[in-house]
Amino acid sequence: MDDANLTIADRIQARLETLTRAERQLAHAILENYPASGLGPIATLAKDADVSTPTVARMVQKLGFKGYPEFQADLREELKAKVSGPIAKHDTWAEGAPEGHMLNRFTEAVIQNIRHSLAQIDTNDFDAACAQLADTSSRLHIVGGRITHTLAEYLFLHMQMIRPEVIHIQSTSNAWPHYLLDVKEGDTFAIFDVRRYESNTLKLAEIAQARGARIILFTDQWRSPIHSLADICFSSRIVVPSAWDSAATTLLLVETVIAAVQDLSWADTKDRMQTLEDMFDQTKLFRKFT
Amino acid sequence: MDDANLTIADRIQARLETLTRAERQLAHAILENYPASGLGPIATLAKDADVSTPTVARMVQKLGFKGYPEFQADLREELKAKVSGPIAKHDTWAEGAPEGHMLNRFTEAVIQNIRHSLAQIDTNDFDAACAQLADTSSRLHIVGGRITHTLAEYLFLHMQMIRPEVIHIQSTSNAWPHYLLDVKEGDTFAIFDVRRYESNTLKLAEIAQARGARIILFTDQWRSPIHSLADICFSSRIVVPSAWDSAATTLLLVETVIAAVQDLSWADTKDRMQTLEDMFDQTKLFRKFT
DNA sequence: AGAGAACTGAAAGAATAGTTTCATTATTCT
DNA sequence: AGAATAATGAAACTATTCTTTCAGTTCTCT
Repeated sequence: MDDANLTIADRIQARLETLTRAERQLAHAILENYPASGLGPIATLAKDADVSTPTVARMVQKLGFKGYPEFQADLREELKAKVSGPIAKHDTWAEGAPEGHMLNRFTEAVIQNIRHSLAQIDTNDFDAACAQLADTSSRLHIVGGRITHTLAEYLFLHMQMIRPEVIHIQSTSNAWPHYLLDVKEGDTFAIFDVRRYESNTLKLAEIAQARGARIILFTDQWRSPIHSLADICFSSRIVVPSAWDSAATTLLLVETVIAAVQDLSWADTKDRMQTLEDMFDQTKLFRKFT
Repeated sequence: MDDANLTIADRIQARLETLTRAERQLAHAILENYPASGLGPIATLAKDADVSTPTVARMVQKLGFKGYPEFQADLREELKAKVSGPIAKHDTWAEGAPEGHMLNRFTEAVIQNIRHSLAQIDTNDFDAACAQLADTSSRLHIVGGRITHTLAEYLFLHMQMIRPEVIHIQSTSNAWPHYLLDVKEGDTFAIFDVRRYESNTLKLAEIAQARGARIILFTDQWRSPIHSLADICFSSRIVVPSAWDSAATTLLLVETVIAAVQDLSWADTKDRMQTLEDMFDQTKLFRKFT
């Protein structure tokens, strides 16, 4: 073979562009659990990828094999060579990129951040925060800063789908005092404040608390001064090999909160989602696409 | 099963003494190229071990499997678990939380998403994209959709600090055609489009390309239809145990791009940063804080 | 050494896996 | 918008793989 020293995974990668929809779906399934998935029967692989068996048969032929059995034989050869070789260690994330490449250094840092941040979370706090965010008997205000308003808005967009009475306040806007007029005892504030803590956000938090609001704070490892006002405080590590900080860990946390809150309120959310879908249909915002 | 956590190799080792001559011969052949040899057809394995196929069939039954296919299925499972590696072994992320807790399930999914997405990135593409984003000789337009405009804005906020001539367009706004008026040959578009691909965003991409712009696309594993218009396409896996998709992997990618671009343009960025700091001082936006 | 038991493999039979055809559906091009 | 083209999966078909039977062989024990 001319491409004998390329792994099958490489060959699939290389041709990924030229593949059709179902074939690409299949390609992903193969790479997902490579090489194990390709070593089972054709029907199992097809089912995993949610395509038909002929699609699998056709693709392996496209890849240059006479048939599925030959494809498997090659996979086994590859596995044999790999196992007898040096122990496969996953020290790079972007395969093919040098170890010192930004992709690998950055990803490694983020994974470490996630690990440390998650290890410090008190599950009870987490559950309590989610319960509070799911509680529709009071309003939910979401506040972000100069950079973090993007995270705030991300949370806002999802909470808005899940429940009513959600308000997004940008503390950097000079209109924020207006929003505080209607704050009632028992309202919830989800506040984002990370390094370069903003004076506006702190003032806002103080006023909100004075008016009887309960605060859930998303901050960094050094914790915004707001933490002393907060009921619940989540701190994420944000340091990466960059001139700026990483929001990835905080976003992970926010997404997890969204998923948990949505689990708690599924009964109510279901109808909202349906209504939303109907409205999307009417506005033709999205392409018809499976 | 009682011996569920033992590998098949262990089980064979343990029973090695009780096996007959032909079976022991077979056992050694299996262990010789473990697990590859066991994943082929029964006849191949028999031939390798120089025994008959019934011997193989009988031994796998002796080992407690219903038949050879079941034995293979177990081998594949073992391989799957092994390949997903030591990082996956970190079975809980939030210590103290039960394994099935949302925090652990969600984080696990995101880590897998990161792993798979990163493995697929072509380093050359990545470097090329960063070079293009750092090129100040043409303008940079950043476009996001209903949810992804938060990511777009995140990129925008940072690129704005790094270089001049950066514009944020929200494709969901009805003012987006206005932005296209001034697009020139050679301009760069960074476009975000993930599942529930938006028709507006596609149209915008088409027009931009027609006007000679080069497109860098951030999309999901199924790839927005825009990918056929894009110069460079980054696809992230976004599926998590939630009713919604995860933007965490895409954000990681965006942050890495930001870090790399900033490295490329540090000479110019330095001055911009200083000016920005001075302005911050004047507006007293931030608290004085070490 | 010889009878009995256990082991082994050839071959047939049963089951499962892989391939191909063809009608349907989606997509592209005019 | 409509015709042509490509892609896809259900189902029929073919090939291979696995299992079982059974007769020959080897080993063990008296």
